Order: sequence, then C-alpha cells, then structure tokens
Amino acid sequence: MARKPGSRSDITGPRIRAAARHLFARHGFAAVSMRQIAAEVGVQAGALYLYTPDKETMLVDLLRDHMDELIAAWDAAEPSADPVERLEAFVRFHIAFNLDHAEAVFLSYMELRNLGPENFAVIEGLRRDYENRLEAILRAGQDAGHFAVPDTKLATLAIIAMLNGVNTWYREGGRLGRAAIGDIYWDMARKAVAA
Amino acid sequence: MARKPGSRSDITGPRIRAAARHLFARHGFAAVSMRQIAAEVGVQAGALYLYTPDKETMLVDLLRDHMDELIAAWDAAEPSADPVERLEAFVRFHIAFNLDHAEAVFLSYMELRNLGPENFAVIEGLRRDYENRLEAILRAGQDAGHFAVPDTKLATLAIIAMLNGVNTWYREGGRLGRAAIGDIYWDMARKAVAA
DNA sequence: AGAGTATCTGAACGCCCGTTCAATACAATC
DNA sequence: GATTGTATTGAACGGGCGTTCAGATACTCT
Repeated sequence: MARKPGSRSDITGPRIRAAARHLFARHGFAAVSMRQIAAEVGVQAGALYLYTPDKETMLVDLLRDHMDELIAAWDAAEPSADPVERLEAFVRFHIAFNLDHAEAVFLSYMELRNLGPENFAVIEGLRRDYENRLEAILRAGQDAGHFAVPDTKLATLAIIAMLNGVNTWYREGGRLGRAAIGDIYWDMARKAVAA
Repeated sequence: MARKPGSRSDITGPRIRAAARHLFARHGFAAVSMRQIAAEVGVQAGALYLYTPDKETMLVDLLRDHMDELIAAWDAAEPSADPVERLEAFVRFHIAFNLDHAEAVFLSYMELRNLGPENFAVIEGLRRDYENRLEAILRAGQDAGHFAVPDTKLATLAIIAMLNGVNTWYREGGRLGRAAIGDIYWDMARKAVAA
C-alpha cells in the first residue's frame, strides 16, 4: 500500500492539526505520541512529516495560529470608542472567543514550557500584544475618569485571569448560558475597575 | 556498590519529593522520567520505588499534600468574623501562600489530567473544599449587605482565578513587593463584590 | 495513454521509558 | 563484634519514542 484513494493534503493537513490540538489539550504535549496523532487521523506516523518538520513545530504552529486568530478577531470587532463600552465589549468577546476555542486556549497556557526559547518568545509576544489592547482600554478609561485602578498593568492581568477562569468550569448545557455568564463577569469586571 | 554511606529514608524521601515537584512543575509530568528525578537526587531509578509504588502515585501524593497544607494553613489563620475583613484576609493569604508554593500550585492546576479518575476526584474534592471557604465568606457578606454579587459561586471562582493569576507573572525582586500586590488585588477584589 | 507529481506505507534507526529484582553494602541494635 | 534490617545498585524486561526513507500507489495534466 502507498498513497490512499481520495488523499489530498488540504484535507489531511487540517485533520492532522485538529487531531494534534485535541490530543495535546486532552493529555498534554509530552504525553501524546506522533503515532497517536497519526492513528486519530488514520495514517501512519511517517505521513505526519509531510506536514510538519517535527513535533515541536506542530505545537508552536497551533499556538501561533490561535493567537493570530484571537487578535484578528478582536481587531475586527471594532467596538465603540467609549472606554466603558469598550471594556464591556472586551469582556464579552474574550469569554465568547475562549469558549469557542477552548482547546487552543488551554494549550496556549499549558504548553508554553515545551517550546524552545525562540518559539516561546514569539507566542509570549503575541500574548502581550493582546494584553496591551485591554491595557489601552483601561488607561483611556482611567484618563477619562471612568476607571480608578491602582495599577493598570495588574488590572489588565487580573481581568484576563478572571475571564480565563470561565474555561475551567464551563460546560455546555450547564446552569448558566453564555450570555448570562457574560453579564455576570461584566458586572464584576466593571466594579473591580470602577472609579 | 549497594547501600550508600549516610543513606537514610527520612532524608532521601523528602529529597525525592522535592526533585519530583521541581521537575514536574518545570517540564510537565509526562516529560519527566523517573531516571531524571533519580539523577537530580543522586540515586538510581530503581531506588525511587522504595518511596512510591509508581509514578502517578508520586504526583497525586504531591498534589494531595499541597491541598491539605493549603486548607490547613487557611483554617489555622482564623481571621476576624467580619465578612469584609475575612475576605481581605483571604485575598492576602491566598496570594502569599501561592507565591510561597509556586511549584505545587502550578502542578495542582496543570497536571490533573495525568491522574486516573479516582485520584482526580480526590484532588478535585479538596479544591472544592477550599473554594467553599471563600464562598461562605461571600455568602455571609452578601447576607449582611456588605457584598452584592450576581452569583456567589461564580464570584468565588472569579476571585480565585484572578488571584491565581499573580503566580503567572510574579518574579522575585520585580517592580512590586508582595505587600503592594496584596493591596492592589484586595482593592480590586473588594470593589468587584461590593454592594 | 503516458509522464510526472503528490501522498502515503512499512520497516527500520538508535534511544529512552516505567518497573522489577537479586545481590550487596551500610546502619542500627544488642 | 555479630546479627538483623534498611537502603541502594545495576542489569534486565518488554515496549514505545521521534524521525527517516525507499518504494508503491493514486491522482493530474498533456
């Protein structure tokens, strides 16, 4: 046997990425073998190397694509210029996006330590880019007198950490729907930075 | 060679636990081999099995001991009966304890997925015990009219997630000392749940 | 129909894994 | 100083790891 009927790289490629993302998120990067990923896709391990030079590159590509998508989605949202409304939009956006990309979010926070220094720096830089967008909102609101935070950078990190927490407990079909969760977290975030 | 000079189980045991905690936190449970842990301690891999039946038990013992210590430390603190003062004490306690046990905290959040179902349930139960202590504070403050949270359980999880965030960026000798960090997070937490 | 290219297999490479265990050197006790 | 119990080695077990590559099959284009 060799090439399989119906095989096409633009089908197999995404399937490999999805399988890797799923398995890495579920069991951890180090605990998942190339053979397991291949089995999930239905190919032999050797075939993976048509799509990635090595295992670590597979991970860093997943992380970078996720961070790029996150930043692009927020930039595309283009909410109101008012800092308070912007903050509300950010809170709701962040929760919704993270719930829609739970596996990639999990990976982005858990598997950074499996990256070499240069790959680590790339992902860390993208994360900072995203954080800076929230920090700019807080600073603008502070300057306009709507917010009063003791430390802008810490408030940024505190809000993001708080919002990220949703992913650890949210289950589809649970007590609260996504809209209700957005309402609740917006209430807490708003008050936390209120003047 | 066999038994080594000066060898005693009450010395080697803690050294093995410390090495495992350190290496698991740094590289991840699955990425660390028994031989690496043994090398860090200065023994052969086989010697580890005098101290643990297997690798997973090593991890779950670390996690359970950490959670037990966390809960015992908070219960020993016995702060004021006033909900607002209790919440302030909790915020400062949680940050301080987590910074003092950064590796174990990291493990407790990252490596649960490497546990079998029964071990997972044990650690998850201890975590819930701890969360319930904060939830009780919030409920008491709510009943007394000092707090106004839209959802007590979510407020509990939101505050803990926010406080846990400190561990991801804190570095010894950084811009802010621990006391200042406690002040800043207490300010935000207080306002987030304020009536 | 035939050539060329894209896709995948299957076997192999050297290496490391978690775990077991008989042998053995030291410590503790008397 | 002899004896008993404790702590450890070092080798071995079967198996899985990431990665490479020659060969084989399926599509695509002319």
